[in-house]
Amino acid sequence: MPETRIPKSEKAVAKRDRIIEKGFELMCENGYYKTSTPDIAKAADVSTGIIYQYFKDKREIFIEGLKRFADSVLFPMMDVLDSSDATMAKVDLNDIERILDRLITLTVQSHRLTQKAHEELEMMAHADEEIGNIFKSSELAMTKKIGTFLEKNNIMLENPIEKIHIIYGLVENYCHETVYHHHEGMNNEVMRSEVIKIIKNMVVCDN
Amino acid sequence: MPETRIPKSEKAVAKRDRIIEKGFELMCENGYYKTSTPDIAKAADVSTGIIYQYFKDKREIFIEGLKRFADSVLFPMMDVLDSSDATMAKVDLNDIERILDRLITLTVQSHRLTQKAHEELEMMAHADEEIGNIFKSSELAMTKKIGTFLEKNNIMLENPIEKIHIIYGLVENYCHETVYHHHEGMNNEVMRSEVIKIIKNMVVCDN
Amino acid sequence: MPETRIPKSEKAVAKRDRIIEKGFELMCENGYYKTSTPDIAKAADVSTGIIYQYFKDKREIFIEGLKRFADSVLFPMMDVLDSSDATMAKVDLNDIERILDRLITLTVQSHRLTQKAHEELEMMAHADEEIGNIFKSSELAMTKKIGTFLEKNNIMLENPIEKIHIIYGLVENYCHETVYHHHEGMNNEVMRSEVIKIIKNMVVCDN
Amino acid sequence: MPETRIPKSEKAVAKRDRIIEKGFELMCENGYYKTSTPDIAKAADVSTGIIYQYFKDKREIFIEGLKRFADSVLFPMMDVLDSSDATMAKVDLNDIERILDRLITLTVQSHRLTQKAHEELEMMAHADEEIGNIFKSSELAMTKKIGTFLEKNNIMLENPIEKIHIIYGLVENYCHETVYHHHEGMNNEVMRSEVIKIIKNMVVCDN
DNA sequence: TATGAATGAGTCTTCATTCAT
DNA sequence: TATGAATGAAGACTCATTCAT
Repeated sequence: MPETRIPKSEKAVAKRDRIIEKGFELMCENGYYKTSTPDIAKAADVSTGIIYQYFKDKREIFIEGLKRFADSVLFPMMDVLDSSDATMAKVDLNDIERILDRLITLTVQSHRLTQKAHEELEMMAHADEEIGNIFKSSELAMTKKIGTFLEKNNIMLENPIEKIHIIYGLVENYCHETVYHHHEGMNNEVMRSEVIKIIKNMVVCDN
Repeated sequence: MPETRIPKSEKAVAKRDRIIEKGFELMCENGYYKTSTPDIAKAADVSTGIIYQYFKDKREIFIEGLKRFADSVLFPMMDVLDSSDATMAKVDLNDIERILDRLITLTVQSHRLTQKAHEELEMMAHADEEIGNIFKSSELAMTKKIGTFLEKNNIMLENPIEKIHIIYGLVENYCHETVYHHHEGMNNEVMRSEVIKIIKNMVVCDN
Repeated sequence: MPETRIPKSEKAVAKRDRIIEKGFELMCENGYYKTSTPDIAKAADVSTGIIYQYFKDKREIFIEGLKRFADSVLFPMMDVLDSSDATMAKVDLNDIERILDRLITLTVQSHRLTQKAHEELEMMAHADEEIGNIFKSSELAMTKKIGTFLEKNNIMLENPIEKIHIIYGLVENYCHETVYHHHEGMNNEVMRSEVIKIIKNMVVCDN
Repeated sequence: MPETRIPKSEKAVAKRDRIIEKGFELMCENGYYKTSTPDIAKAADVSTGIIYQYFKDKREIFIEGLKRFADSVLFPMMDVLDSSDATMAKVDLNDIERILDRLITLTVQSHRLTQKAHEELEMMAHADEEIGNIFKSSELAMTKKIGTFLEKNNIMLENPIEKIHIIYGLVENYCHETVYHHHEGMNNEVMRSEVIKIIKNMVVCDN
C-alpha cells in the first residue's frame, strides 16, 4: 500500500497543484458525486493513476482544494478587508458607507465567479466533519480579520463577534439573492440599500 | 413501462408514506448519494421492489419528501405565523418583541429537529431544477404569509418584500449558528438579542 | 405449490382463453421478453395472480398460444387448402395457376395480419425445444395436407415431400419480401410471377 | 458520461475483439436476453467493467458482432462467389451445376458453423431497426455480387434481381432443412437435387 | 514516475412469481 | 376463485481504485 507521496520536483508539484485546482473546480461546478476521478485526470491533463500517488482518495483532493481556496472562495470578504485596511486611516460615517458598498460589490463579484460552488461546499461541510472544521477555521480567521479592521479604524463595537457574524450573514444573504435566486418582486438595489442601512446602524449607533 | 401506482388501500398508503418519510429522512441525514435504495427499503421495512411501484426512481422519493415536508422543514416560520396571526389583534413594540422571540424559538426548535437536512436540501436544490422550484414556491408562500401577518397587525413597511427577506435571513442565520455551528467565542444569547434588536428597528423605526 | 388448475366453469374457461389469446398476441407483437406478465394481465383484463392458477409460468402461456394458433399463424396455407380442395374437382394447367395465385394472395394476407409474429416465433422455436416441436408437427400437418390436395387433384409428383417443402419455401420467401422487407430494386409483381412460373414447372413438367 | 474508448494497444484490441466474438457467440447461441453481461465477461475472460469502456451497452456488442460477422454468418454465399468468380471464365450447363453444387455445399457448411445464430439474428433484426439495416445492406451487397458473378459468366437473366432473391431463398431453405430441422420423411439428397434442378432451369432456360 | 487499461464491488432498477386478503 | 400488493433475485451499468508496463 503506497503512501501518498509529496512531490519535490518542480514539475511534479505543478502537476499535483493542477489536480487540486482542476479537481476542486469540477467538484464545485458539477457536484462532488457527479465528478469522477477520470474527469479530474482529464481536466488536469494527467493520468488516472498518478492521482493515487499524490492523494489517498478522491475526498482528499476535495479537502486539499478546500483548504487552499477556502479563504478566497468562502470568504471573499477577507481579500476585501486585506486591501481596505491598508489604504484607510480613519473612518467617518461616509467612509463606512463607502467601505460597505465596496465590500458588497466585491463579495457579489466573488460569488459570481465561484458560481455553483457554495451549495456544494456547504453540503460537503455538513456531510464530512473534517471538511466542516476547515470551514470553521476559515470563518474564525475572517471574524478575526474583521475585528482587526474595525479596531484599526477605531470602531469599537459592543459584542463584536456576534455583530460581525450578523453582518457577514447579511452580506451573504444579499449575495445569494443577487447571484443565484432572484425572487419574485424583489429589487436588488432596494435590498442592497436596506442591508447597508442596517449595517450602518449596527456600527454607528452602537447602543 | 410500468406506471407508478397510486395506492388506494389504507395500508398501502401508509407504506408509501413510510417510504417517503424514512427515505427523505435518510437522504437528509446521510446525503442523497450515500443513501441507497436498499437502505431506504430496509428503513421503511418494505422490499426493494415495492419502491418502484410507488415511485419512478430514487429522485422522486426525495422530491415527494421535499414537497411534503418543505414547509415545515424549510420554513418553520410558516407554522409560527399561522398560530400567531389568529391570536393577535394589534401590536405595540412589546408585542413585536414577544412575537419575534417566539418566532425565533420555534424556528430554532424546528431546525433542531430537521438536523442535517438543510445543507443537503440546498445542495439538491442547486443540482436539480425541479427541486429548486419547490424551494422557491415555498419561499414565496412564506413571504406572502409574513406580508399578510404584518398587514393584519397594521405594520406598514417601506419595501416590505426586501425587508421580509432580510428578516428571514437574519433568523435563519441565527438558527444555523445555534443549531449547527457554534463558532468560537460566540454567545448565543447575545447574538439573539442583537438580531431581535435589528429586526425591531427595521419594523418600528421604518424610515 | 398449487398445481395449475384447468377451469370448468364457463366464465373461467373464457378467462383462460383470453389470457392465452391476448398474451400470445402481445408476445408476438412486442417480443417475448418485452411482454411482462402484468402487461398480459392488463390486456386480458384479469389480475396478475389468476394467471398463475391457470399457467405454470409465462412460457406456458406462450406455448398454449402457439399450440392454439400455430396452424393459422404459422401456416396460413392450411386454411387456403382447406377451402380449396372442397371446391375443386380436377385441375388442368390453368387451374393450377389460379390455385397458386389464390394460395399466394391468401398467404400474403395472412402474413400481413400476423405481422411481427413470425420472427418472434422462430426465435422462440430455436430457443426452446418444446416450442420447436410444435412447429415441426404443424409443418408436418401442412405437408400432409398439401399432399392430400395434390392427390385429390390427380397431380402425381415424384418426390412429393421434398417438392412440397420447396414450394412452401418459395411462397414463404415471396411473402416475407412483400410484407416485411421490400428490397431495393425489387418488383413484387415480377417476383410473384417468377415464383408461380417455377412452381408450375415443378408441378406440371415433373420430369 | 464516459465515452467508449477505442483501444490502441495490440493487447487491448485483442481483448475488445474477444468480447465481440465471445459475446456475439453467446448471444447467438443462447439468445440475446439469456446472455448476461457477466456471462459475456466470463466467456471473454475479462472483467465486467472493461466491457463498458469499449461498448456503450450490451446491444452495441451485438451490433458490433453482427457487423463483423454479418457477411460470413448471414451470407456465406459471398465467400463462395468471391472464390468462384476468379477461377471461372465462361460457363456451360455443366459448370453451372458444379458451381451450384459447390455453392450449396459451402453454404451448408457455413450454416453448420453458425448453428443457432440465424433465428436469433432474425428476431433481433425485426426488433431493432439499426440491426435490420445491417441485414439489408449485407443482402444488397450479396445480391450485387451474384449479379456481377452472372455477368462475368455471360449469363443474362430476365429480371435478375428477383431471380437472384429466389435463388438465394431456395438455397437458404435447403440449408435450414439440412442443418436445423430435418423434417420427417425428407431426404436431403433428393431435396438438394430438386433445388439444383430448379435453379438450373431458372438460369438456363430463361424464357 | 507515469500511464491508462483493468478490476469488481456496488448502484439503481425490473419483473416473474407469491401470498395475504 | 380472484385480487393486486409485495417480494427479492437478477440484470445492466458505473466508478473509485489498482496494477502491469
